[in-house]
Amino acid sequence: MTVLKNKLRSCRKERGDTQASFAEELGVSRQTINAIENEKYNPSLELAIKISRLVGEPVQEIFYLPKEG
Amino acid sequence: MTVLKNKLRSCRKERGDTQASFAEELGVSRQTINAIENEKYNPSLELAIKISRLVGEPVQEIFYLPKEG
DNA sequence: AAAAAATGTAAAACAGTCTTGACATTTCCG
DNA sequence: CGGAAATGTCAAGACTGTTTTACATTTTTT
Repeated sequence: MTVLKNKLRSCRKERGDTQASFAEELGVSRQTINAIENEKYNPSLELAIKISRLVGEPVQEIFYLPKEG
Repeated sequence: MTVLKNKLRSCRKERGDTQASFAEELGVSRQTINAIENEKYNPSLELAIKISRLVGEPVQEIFYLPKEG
């Protein structure tokens, strides 16, 4: 397993969301958003796609393998 | 949990791969590819991104929520 | 400086992802 | 037809993702 890099925190802040409000829009817990922002683990594919849709960026631009840019 | 729809089988066949050869290129087991093609469960985000990179299509075009096209 | 809001963190429980090994069925081709 | 290759499927086990509850720390606001 590899924990992916992500730019979730900046995507969320651009929306003016807190972790709690962002989590609520996605239907997940605040702790889940916190853990993903801090790269404790990867989201499920389903959650990643919901995040992508919410912030309007392709999945691969939000989450990427450490070796890639 | 929602099992996503996907067009993995056609993506794989376009490459002329068998489930076994496709799995090997991705570093996972043949059973994993079989289960995903048959929508038994979703791949991890990491695997979805590797698949996307291998077949050259964005994640969201390979895997999508049932309600979406 | 004090109160309130936001973020970090941890444990337990449960659901989901992936592996290996094994065997059955289907498809492809001499 | 007969054999080989490809696909389907199952079970057990290891590890990953998410929830809830609870509390500590940091940041923002008054």
